[in-house]
Amino acid sequence: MNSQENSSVTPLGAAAPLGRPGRPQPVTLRQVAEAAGVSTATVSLVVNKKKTARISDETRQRVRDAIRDLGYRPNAMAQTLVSGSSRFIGLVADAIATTPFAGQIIHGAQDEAWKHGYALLIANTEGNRELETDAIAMMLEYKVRGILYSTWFHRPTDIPASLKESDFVLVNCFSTEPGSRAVVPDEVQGGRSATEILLKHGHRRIAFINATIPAPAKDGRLQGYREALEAEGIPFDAGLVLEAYPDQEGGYGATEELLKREATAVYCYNDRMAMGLYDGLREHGLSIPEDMAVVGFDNQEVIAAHVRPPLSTVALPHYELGAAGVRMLLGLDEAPAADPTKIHCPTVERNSVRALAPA
Amino acid sequence: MNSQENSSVTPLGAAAPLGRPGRPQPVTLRQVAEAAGVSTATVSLVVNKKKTARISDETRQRVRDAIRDLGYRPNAMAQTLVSGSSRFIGLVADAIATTPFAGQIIHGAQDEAWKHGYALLIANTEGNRELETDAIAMMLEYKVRGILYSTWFHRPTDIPASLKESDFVLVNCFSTEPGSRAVVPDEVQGGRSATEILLKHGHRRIAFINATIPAPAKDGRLQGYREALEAEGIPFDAGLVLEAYPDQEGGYGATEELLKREATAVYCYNDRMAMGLYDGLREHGLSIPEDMAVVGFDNQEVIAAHVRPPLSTVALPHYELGAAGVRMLLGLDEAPAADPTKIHCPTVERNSVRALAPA
DNA sequence: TACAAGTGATCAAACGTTTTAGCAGAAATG
DNA sequence: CATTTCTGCTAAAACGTTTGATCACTTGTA
Repeated sequence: MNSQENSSVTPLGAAAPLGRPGRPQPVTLRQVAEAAGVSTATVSLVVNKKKTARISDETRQRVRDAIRDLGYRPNAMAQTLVSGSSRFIGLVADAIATTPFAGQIIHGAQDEAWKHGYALLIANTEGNRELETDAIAMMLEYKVRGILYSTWFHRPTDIPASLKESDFVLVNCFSTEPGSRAVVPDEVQGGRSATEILLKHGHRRIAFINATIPAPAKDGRLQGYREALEAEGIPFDAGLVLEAYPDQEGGYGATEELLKREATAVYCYNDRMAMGLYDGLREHGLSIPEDMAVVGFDNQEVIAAHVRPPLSTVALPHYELGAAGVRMLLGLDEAPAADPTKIHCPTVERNSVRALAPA
Repeated sequence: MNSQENSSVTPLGAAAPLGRPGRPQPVTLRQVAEAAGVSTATVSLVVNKKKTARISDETRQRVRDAIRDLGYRPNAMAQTLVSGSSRFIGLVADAIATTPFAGQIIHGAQDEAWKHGYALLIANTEGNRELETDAIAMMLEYKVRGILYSTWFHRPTDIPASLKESDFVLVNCFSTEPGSRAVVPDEVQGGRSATEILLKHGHRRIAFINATIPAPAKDGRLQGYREALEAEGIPFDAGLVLEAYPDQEGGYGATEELLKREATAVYCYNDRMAMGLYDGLREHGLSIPEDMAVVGFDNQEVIAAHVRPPLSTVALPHYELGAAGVRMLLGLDEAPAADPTKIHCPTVERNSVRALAPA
């Protein structure tokens, strides 16, 4: 009917396509080529801005117009198929958001991946081995560039067999298996930093409420505490180290014992314990930081920034862990010195520590 | 050399392949076919367990052996290319983990998607429109089955143009634009439930500390409060409704005003305010729940479950929002009645409310 | 014996790109 | 004028699957 000129009878109008109801079939390279009166090769060259290609400005413009008019979008699946490797990075996590922490790993990984033109494919396994295997299989089938295998708390792990079929980096966990790359928080430095906050305010009798449950964090944070004291020439006193379950109730319950130690300051294994300790100290009519200086660990925002007074603490670098994991996967960082690369835990000072009043 | 039988000269040993250093080129259908002495079509039929296909048990077994020996994995990109649509669902979020909340949306979406054989492709936009457009473009190029567009707090939004090129569902946000599907929390019911916790313990003079910043939550939670009172025949008293900035400091700061109202119970806009209020009440020597019953809203785990006493609250159903979003996207739920589908906010009772002592 | 029906497998096209080799014509060179 | 070089573009193979059509046999039936 309206066959004036060969203006490609818009293929969008063709009888109902097979796709999902109501959605037009996506526009392909071929359609663009026909509309512009060139070959698909030419369109591809224009789309990909190949500098080596010799295309006249006139043609280039015609192609661009056609692309715009038709609303063309490249089919990434086809591109991946020919190029052999996708622009995906997989992230498998054992707890995607049971904790606010894991979220930051995702966040950091996502940002960094995106920065390098990769998209994040995520799977949470909730600790279920079977789910984990399936998730990794899925990622392998989608030809991911590599896989980030992450845990929500810093711990040793073993490496699922299928993980080795791809490039991978362990995030927030590590393995003794040779040849595996890993990024973890620098617990020792963190413990040192936490203690140093107190030291630099003049405190000398500093208690440490450690966790009861074994973990790299437990050992590392203790070691950091010892190192910091040692650097100041303060002898380590095992009597100043308590242990409690690492949550609010644990911190609260440790109050009595802590007060017997006659410390002027306390460093808690984590912010949740500090929060519980706040309640315990308050019940004894003590105020923070006047009667007791307190530092935490983790920088768990909802807690640390908002208890009264706001808590000085050391942050777990989850965002950085995710980002560093991606960089390591892509081989962007120079080869790391230490085996599990250790990420710095920055100090976050608020108002729970004050200079020790002269005795 | 060891050419006993035609046991496929394992192609893995072939000269260094072009892939990433050290990684063997993936095994293809064709290689499996050659190893098993059949056509690729046959292998495909075996892999996909087509019931209509007629394959002898003997052949089937030979193929399976070859698959196992070679460690074959299907190339999902090729599958997608021929089938036209991928097994991806995209999730674009304005704050992936700035808050523990967004994490649960991801979590719910991930679980539900996985259940139906889909993988989640995520992108966070940090509220940046350009990033958002790029993220959506990426998802469209990967031919996602659909896109979940989510916000970290319940609010109206407008729909980016490119989003409409795909199926999509708004999660935790909504638009007045016709034809857009959305899932949001049922704020009104939540407000009603929160108030009912107090009512059923005999409280009659119940204050409400609302937020100062406008939001669907602000209006909805207030309306729920009114409805609950009304159902009990208690006249609404505007004097019992305070407003404060919705965080710990806001709750703390509202203490004085609250105490003037002589209420026996208070319902806070969110858990953070309740946490601040705890501090304020404590400073006045009041105890919870004896002197004042408190309920919050959000069920922010780190806070609600661990303040002293643990806080009764109403949960925001983030996990469910994510899951329901996926179901809606895939058309698994029967057509919803209301336009934005409202998700129930469940009550979580702890110890911050006690039966009112008879006067 | 002739034919239909059933069985087990293969052929080949298609999906939407990228990319190398090559072609036709124009311009430059001798 | 004959040759070379350059310019602008295209043809066609390849990537790894899926799938409808087809084929060569074998078995059953008349």
